[in-house]
Amino acid sequence: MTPESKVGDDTRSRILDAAEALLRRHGPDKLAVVDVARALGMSHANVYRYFGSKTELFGELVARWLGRLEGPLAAIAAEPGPAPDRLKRWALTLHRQKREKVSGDPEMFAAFDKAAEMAGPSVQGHLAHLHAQLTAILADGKATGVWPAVTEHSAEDVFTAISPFSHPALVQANGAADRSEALARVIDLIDAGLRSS
Amino acid sequence: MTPESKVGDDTRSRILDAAEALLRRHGPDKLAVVDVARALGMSHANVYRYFGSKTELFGELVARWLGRLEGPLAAIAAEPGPAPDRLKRWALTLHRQKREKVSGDPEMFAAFDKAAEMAGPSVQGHLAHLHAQLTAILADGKATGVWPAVTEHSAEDVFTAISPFSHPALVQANGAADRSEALARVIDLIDAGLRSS
DNA sequence: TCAGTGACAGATATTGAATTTTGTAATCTG
DNA sequence: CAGATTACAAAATTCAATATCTGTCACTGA
Repeated sequence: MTPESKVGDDTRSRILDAAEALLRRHGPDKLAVVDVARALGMSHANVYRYFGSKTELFGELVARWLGRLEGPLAAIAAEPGPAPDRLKRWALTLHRQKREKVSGDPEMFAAFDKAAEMAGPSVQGHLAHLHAQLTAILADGKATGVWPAVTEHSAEDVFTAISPFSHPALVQANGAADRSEALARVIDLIDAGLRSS
Repeated sequence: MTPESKVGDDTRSRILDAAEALLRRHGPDKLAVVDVARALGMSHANVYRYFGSKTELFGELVARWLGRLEGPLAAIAAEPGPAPDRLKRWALTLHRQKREKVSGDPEMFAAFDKAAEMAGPSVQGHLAHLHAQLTAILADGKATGVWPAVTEHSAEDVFTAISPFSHPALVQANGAADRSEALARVIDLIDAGLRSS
């Protein structure tokens, strides 16, 4: 695999970059593939050589953006140290990430929200990543014996219980308020529950 | 207080009844106070003698509907018996109520959802009621000694953790699917957490 | 004085025609 | 033949004219 494994990759990312610039400038509702093409001095038909549809282009944009958010979370999940600590830091970081993006990157967040509504594959991938990270933390806690109550459903259950702190609809509804303390308490409750044999 | 403590009460409820009928027929977006007035053969200006604004009328409609949902929950909260049992039944009933209404009473649910978005006082009242019921169950569990970990924040925390199963945005997103089993597991987790001294 | 009305201004929603955008196909070019 | 284009039909979006709705006020009749 050379850095340029595919030739068209270059054009592909140029298109994504241009689309992201326009998205940031005008918001998700005004993003037209004709405009993306115009910004690059190419015909819009050519964009369709690289992306099957506007939805696909849009989805990849969101996926790229979400990928950037996932880095810090993956790092925490992979760290050594006691699982309960990591769970709390992981959850708090997730909450903070989402909260920051609502106010700090509103166009992208709106795009993410829109993609989430139509349950696009980019968002599903994001959720799958988060789920996997959570599963790893919980499995570790089980293995070390701190959390005997961990089962195959625990990741799903924990994710559900903390979703009010990261789900776009609810994060936005709370005006991106900092609910870290409430989240910390919920995590403590869950932690205690998982410890019970 | 006689049954007819206020004279205008009669007209008030006639207006609410007519509004509810129209709401069920045409959905929340098509509900116009001119139409409500027309249905009753009165001028719309008269409706404004009984309700300060369309929002207020709308809010009372939602409040009335939500009140009907709260009965069964209040009953469970007030029952005798072990608090953990009641918590689970209460949470499952809440989930079932919301789920049923999504499919069985879609116009009203949409109205509720709309009111919830603008955080109207009717919805706040609903949440306050639920919160009070939950507080009562938790306090009972604390008093009897099953749940030593209950604190002043517990009601808020538990409500947050199970909100994914009753919040309109999330209930609808899940296509009103029955998530009772997941909810039961989350409740078990919380129960275990509250038991830890 | 109380339940109700008609008439009104400003905000909002509806509608349909014009425009733009999406997505496809046939074609061009190095 | 890979990368790009023009041309085009169908779908979606704008936009402005039009109509409807909200909320207020002065008023009526019992």
